[in-house]
Amino acid sequence: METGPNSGVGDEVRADPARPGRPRSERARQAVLAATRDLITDRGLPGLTVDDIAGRAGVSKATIYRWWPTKAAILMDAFTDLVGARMTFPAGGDPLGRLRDQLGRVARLMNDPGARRPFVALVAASQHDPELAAALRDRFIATRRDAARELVTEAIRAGQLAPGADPDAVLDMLYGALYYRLLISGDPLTADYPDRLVALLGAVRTPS
Amino acid sequence: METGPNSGVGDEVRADPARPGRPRSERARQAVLAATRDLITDRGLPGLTVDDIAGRAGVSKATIYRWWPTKAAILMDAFTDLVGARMTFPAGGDPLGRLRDQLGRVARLMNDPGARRPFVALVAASQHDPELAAALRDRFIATRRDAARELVTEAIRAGQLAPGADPDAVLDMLYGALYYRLLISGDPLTADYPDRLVALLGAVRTPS
Amino acid sequence: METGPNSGVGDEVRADPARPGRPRSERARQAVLAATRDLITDRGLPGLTVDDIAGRAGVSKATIYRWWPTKAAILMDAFTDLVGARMTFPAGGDPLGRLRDQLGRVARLMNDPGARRPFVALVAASQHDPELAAALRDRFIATRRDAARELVTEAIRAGQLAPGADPDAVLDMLYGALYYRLLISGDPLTADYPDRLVALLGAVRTPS
Amino acid sequence: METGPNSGVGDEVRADPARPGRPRSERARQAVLAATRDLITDRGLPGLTVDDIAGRAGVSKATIYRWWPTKAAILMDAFTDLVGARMTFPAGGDPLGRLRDQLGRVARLMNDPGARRPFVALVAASQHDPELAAALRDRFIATRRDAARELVTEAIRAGQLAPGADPDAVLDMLYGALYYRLLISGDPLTADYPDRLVALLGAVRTPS
DNA sequence: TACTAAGCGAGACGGTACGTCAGGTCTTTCG
DNA sequence: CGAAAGACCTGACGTACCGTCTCGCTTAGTA
Repeated sequence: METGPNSGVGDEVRADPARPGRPRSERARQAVLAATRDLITDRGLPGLTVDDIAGRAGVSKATIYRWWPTKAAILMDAFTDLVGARMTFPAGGDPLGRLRDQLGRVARLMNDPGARRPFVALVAASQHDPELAAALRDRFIATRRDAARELVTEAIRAGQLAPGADPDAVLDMLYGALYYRLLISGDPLTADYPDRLVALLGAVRTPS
Repeated sequence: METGPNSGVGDEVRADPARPGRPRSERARQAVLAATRDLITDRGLPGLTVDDIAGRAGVSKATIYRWWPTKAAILMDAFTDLVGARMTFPAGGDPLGRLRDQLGRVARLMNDPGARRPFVALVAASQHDPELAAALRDRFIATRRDAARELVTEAIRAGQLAPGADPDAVLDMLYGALYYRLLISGDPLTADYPDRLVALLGAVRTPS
Repeated sequence: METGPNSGVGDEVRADPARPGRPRSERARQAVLAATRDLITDRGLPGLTVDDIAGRAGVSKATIYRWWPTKAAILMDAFTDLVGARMTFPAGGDPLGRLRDQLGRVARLMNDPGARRPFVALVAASQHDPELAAALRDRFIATRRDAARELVTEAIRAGQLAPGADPDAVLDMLYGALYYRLLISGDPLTADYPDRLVALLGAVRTPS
Repeated sequence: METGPNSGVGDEVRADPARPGRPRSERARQAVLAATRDLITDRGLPGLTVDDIAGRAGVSKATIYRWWPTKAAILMDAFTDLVGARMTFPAGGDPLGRLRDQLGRVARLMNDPGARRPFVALVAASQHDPELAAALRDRFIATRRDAARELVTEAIRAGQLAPGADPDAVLDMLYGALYYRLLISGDPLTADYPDRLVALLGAVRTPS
């Protein structure tokens, strides 16, 4: 998904070499992202209009369309900006414990309305927008998933999980359960829910 | 969700008592649902227009709006009509085997484009449409889920699953894994995938 | 210029055979034309916006664009509606007198702000819009011009104008003088101005 | 109309004493006027964009707006630059002959696309731009018109025109005929057309 | 040799109007 | 009285130009 030159987190495309012309307004960029976060509701992407974003941000529609190709791209950036920092991976402890911590972070994210609303909107929109789906995977899911797979492998090696377990299937089940509650059942993601999931899996033993 | 008088599967609301006036055209109803199934694509609900449905069905928009309140309701009916029959619950065998069979049916449904496209569109749309979300749960998910919970309980009783397991968490993980692949990762739902999931869980034993 | 089905004066395209569907709203049509006449100013066509017309007429833009392809077409219809009636050709009298009367009518039209403003706007716009130019000629100028040419020919036959005079050049000069004051010099078109023009030409005699 | 400091023909505002700062770029000025002449088409002023002028001239929009307040002012300068020289008034001969020569020059101007296009665009734009209208009269029409009025007066004195003729009405008719063909009828301005106009008027005699 | 002043190209900015599109509602006529 | 046809209002869309604004660079006169 093309989300604009400066859309990423740490990639300042034209920080350096003093290109000619008026530089991009960081103020405008931030105002657009903030307005988007303010305006996203449970109505999702369709309930968000570019005109409203422009109006609240004090920015012209032309400026928005200059830097973001679609509403979804704006929301993607707004979400990434918001979430990026707080989703660093947990450090110490045994593999399964760290995996549980990571699940807990994701669950807390899904519980915070400020994050849940844009996230759900993005997941919903990505169902009919392949570019957005790819961007969501690349910029939010993939890295965490890769790290988590590493933890599962370690856990297997450490005997915390059954030796023959398929790490991807394990992760599908753990994260899938969270997404299932978020998107399908609407059941609450209580604080102990990640623990219960991991406990269920951690108990796996190949029958002797 | 209000999906119109005749929205259900077998409920002909005014079959009988010869009310005055021209009766509702069953032909029109079928044409609308067929057109909807034909026109739904990976572009989802936003890629489906009522005008197009009306045009392809040879039906006027007014007729559509007389019987369905929204596009989503039409698609809901179209999907229910399509799926209802083939999702009867499997009968014989041990509890875990029957659960695996049921997972397999859901996975096959998710693999068939004719069913996957409307289903994904409905799930996506239900993220910002509480009525649709409720309708989807009531008419597609809940009954199957209840039956599945019964199977899990039986499996625990039968010693196929750990005694302390939380049936809801178990189901969240199993179905969640399917939904995760369908909606998030896009990884294929191979024929053996349900087996692998159940195997992973079936191996659960409380550590002695 | 395509100015919409019912754009002409007396051509009711679909008055007759009871076509299916909701009939075109005559109320909307009149409201658009009236709003256009109200909103046209000395700022010309660029000073007139379709949004404003829609707003004042209580009509949607979509409806406007359904029936008129451009702003100019709307104004053309508004002008034709307004002017059509009052520009019937004068009847009795000698040829030169009737020509003078006709010039007088045109001059009065050019003096009436309600007519002058749309007319000047149309002439200006027609300079960079060939379709509009053709429509203006066909629907406002041509018929009158043909009748006037007939009068000049009669006047020549009657000895009121020089035998060798080129009728087209004569008309170019008479009408051209009016347009010159309207468009170029801005000098007033006084009531006696047409008389003075005709007098000047009526005095033409080939030198004996 | 305010057409910028150096917009006129002979008024070099800052010819004088070496003001501080970088002097205005004559290259830029010429490039803008040339680009404007190149880009003006039968689409008129609305078909000409400042961005395009800037692009083709290799000049920034800011520079353009520093020296010209509007598109029309640019075109006005471009036209004046182009036409100024070749429209000097004819010298020798009898008054009516010189008037005919002058009409011929104007007609040739109106036939040359390079001049006609900007001229028509200016006349059209001046219909809803009073400043432009005034500038057009002052800088292109007035002087010629004054000289022509002098010729008509001479012609009357010399017996080439009727003694009682109103010079202004005569000029309105002669020039009006040219403008009528240019702006309204679109009929060609043939080489002999001015002759025919003058002949028609030159034949005027008060009936004995 | 600096320093100051203004013009310059590049290009982003806020704003306004454009013409289009889909959603729902309505008003006809026909069956 | 249901249904097809199709016109209607609403509101958001994405685009195009406008005229303004920052940049950093260039080109002169002045110190």
